[in-house]
Amino acid sequence: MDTPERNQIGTSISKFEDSPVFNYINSLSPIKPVKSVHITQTFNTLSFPSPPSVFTSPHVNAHRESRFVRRHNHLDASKTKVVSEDGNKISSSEEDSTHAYSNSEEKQGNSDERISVGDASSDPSNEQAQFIIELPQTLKYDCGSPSYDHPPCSNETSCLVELPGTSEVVNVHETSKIDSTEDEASLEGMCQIGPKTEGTECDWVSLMSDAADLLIFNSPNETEAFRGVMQKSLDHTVQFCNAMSQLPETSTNNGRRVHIVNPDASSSDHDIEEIPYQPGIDKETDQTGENLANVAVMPSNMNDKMDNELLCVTYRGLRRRCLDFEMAAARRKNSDDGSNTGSSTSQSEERYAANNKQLLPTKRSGDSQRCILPGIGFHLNALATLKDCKSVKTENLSSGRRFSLPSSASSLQLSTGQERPPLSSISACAERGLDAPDPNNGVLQPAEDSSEVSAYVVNDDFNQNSPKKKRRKLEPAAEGESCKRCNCKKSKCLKLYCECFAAGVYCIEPCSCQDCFNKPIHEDTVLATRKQIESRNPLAFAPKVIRTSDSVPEEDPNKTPASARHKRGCNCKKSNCLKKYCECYQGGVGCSISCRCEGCKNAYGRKDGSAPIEAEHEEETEATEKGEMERASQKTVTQNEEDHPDSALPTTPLRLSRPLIPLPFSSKGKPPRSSFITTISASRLYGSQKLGRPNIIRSQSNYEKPFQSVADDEMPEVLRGDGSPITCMKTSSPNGKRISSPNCDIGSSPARRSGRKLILQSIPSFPSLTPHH
DNA sequence: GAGTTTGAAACT
DNA sequence: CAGTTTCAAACTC
Repeated sequence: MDTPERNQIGTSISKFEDSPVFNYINSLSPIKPVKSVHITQTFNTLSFPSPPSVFTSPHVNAHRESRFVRRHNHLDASKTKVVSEDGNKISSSEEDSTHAYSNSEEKQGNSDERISVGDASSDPSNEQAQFIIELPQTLKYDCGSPSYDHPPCSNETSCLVELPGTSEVVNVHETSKIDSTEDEASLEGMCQIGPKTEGTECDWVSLMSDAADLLIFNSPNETEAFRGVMQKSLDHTVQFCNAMSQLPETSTNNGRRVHIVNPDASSSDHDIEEIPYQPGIDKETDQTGENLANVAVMPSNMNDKMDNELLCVTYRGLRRRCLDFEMAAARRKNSDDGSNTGSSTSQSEERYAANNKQLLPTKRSGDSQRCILPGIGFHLNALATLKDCKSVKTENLSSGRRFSLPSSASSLQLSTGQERPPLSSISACAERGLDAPDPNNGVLQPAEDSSEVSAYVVNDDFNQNSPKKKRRKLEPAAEGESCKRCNCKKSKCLKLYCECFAAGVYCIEPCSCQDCFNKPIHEDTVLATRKQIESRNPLAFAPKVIRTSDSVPEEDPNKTPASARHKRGCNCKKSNCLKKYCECYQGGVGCSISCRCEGCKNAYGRKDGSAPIEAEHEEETEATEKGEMERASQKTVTQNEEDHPDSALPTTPLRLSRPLIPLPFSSKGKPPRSSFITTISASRLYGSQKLGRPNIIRSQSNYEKPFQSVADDEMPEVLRGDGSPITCMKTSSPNGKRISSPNCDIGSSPARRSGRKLILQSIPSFPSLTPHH
């Protein structure tokens, strides 16, 4: 779009735009105007819950379209029109991949501009490959994008193509359908669904992400390879699903994988929930491969209960809910940033109002604000989620507020890099936010970044689709676990005491709060309060549990402590860190040096570093003593860590979102140190895989996984600079022209290149990429 | 469901 | 920065 985003994207985009190829393409695609429309709608959709799918964010839509379009383009010229601009890119490599690309249009325009990407291009046509790459990214984003409303399809093809009745979907739909029919093969390839998926249903999310990846491959060879990989991944996913099914939570042990959705797609309400990471599962996944992309697990029961609830298992247990928040933030940001936002935001707000809980609306005013909003809640949520995680599954199913975004998938990847949080923890809060009646609300603003958008979109879509879900959720949630509900009586839900507020979500019906100001109606108040709190402590809304570098998955309880830690550490004196009073325990992480707890017996890891569970008995007393001892000695260390921790700490969503804007770190505050060890890789992954803004993704991932450390500002910046996914997203934005952000896609920006490479590296699981190379 | 315990958040 | 108060979740009965 013309939006600032582009500007951000950088010259590269402009180059592309300027490039004759672009012009040519644009001229070719009649769709553009439509896109613009979509875009606006999309934003709206973000803000508006009602016609979720329809309003998918422009970006998303575009992306979707692009995907579908691509095919269409290839397949049908007319259809391609629909895709239009995007369509240019559209030529999806995947499918027909090569064939499609063969399409004159794309090739024509694109080829010229394309920069050889290193990727997978085993293919002779580097140009195409590049091109493809871009597309895929866009697609990915798209997938993640709101456009994603698409209800999960029972059928692979359907998944891709069919969307819920929503109007937005419609566009995609048509195109997609066409594609699907025509390009089923391609779709299959994307989904890999094919035969493999037992359920036949594929995880749309995974599919999306995968598809995106697939798209990347222009060459047939790549495509095939990719498919192979995908299949493998599917297998893994299946295993994963099985594991998931085993999980008690998933009552549905049937666990069928996948997909999302409910056929009821008509209901449009699809809530995707992320399944909290579970150790057992993790192991499998780990073993199998990191690659396990996102899998949505639908318990059969769940299906019955919920129309559309999905459990999206993100790659590494990343939580999508977080993402949602992020997305919401992103949305907000977008709204703020984007011209689009204006209407959308208002709409979104309205939604919020309508919905009980929503993500807190970020102020649109500044980027900073935007940034802020997003990040904040997550962390807390994460913690909360941990608590609720188990419940979450069910809840999610029911409520469906949460959405797993494709983007999230990307995030997942990122997370994967980081590793799953030991605990399944998914931020319940985030969920909540999602759960909140109007997921859409959360979305508020159109995301500037396509990635964000996508995420939002997804949420939105789901949300939008699922006002019902929300309600549903609420119900289930109400059951107990549901996402957090607060019971504030004196704080007016404007303090961190309030879980909802802390999580960055509005209070909703299930809440038993009194005199609650944490509602859309009081948005201003909420925002102001947040600012105040942040001014006091920039990390106030940051995730409490940070995943340190490579924490080993839950598998090693011992390791756990190291892997994930509570940012500030607990201060337990009587609970011995064995109850939820302890934030560390609650977060499923071991206590660390930074903890000032007494008699630490944290099952996840003692402050001492002693083995978690077992040793505890012995040392209880010791622990206390040692604890003190350690304290003294450690304090020094702790402080250091604390300071550092931030670095290690997952960047708050804010950061992520805000990177541009320097947060005002309160004197106290530790300036957020953004960078985390793992971060980089994650960001890379993220960026590489999915256009979605790395930031968001990260944040999501982080959120999803409380444990994960998120790369903060640095990563995003890097990405940005390089053509961070975000930029890409932006480029992809509504205009669609940008879809392939030149920067992103094209090797022109090292970042992109790196991005892909990163992806490959980071995500071992995606074999597809590597093979080609 | 009411009451108690607990520790974070907020305040001084 | 430390101490105290406030608060709401977690927990118990």
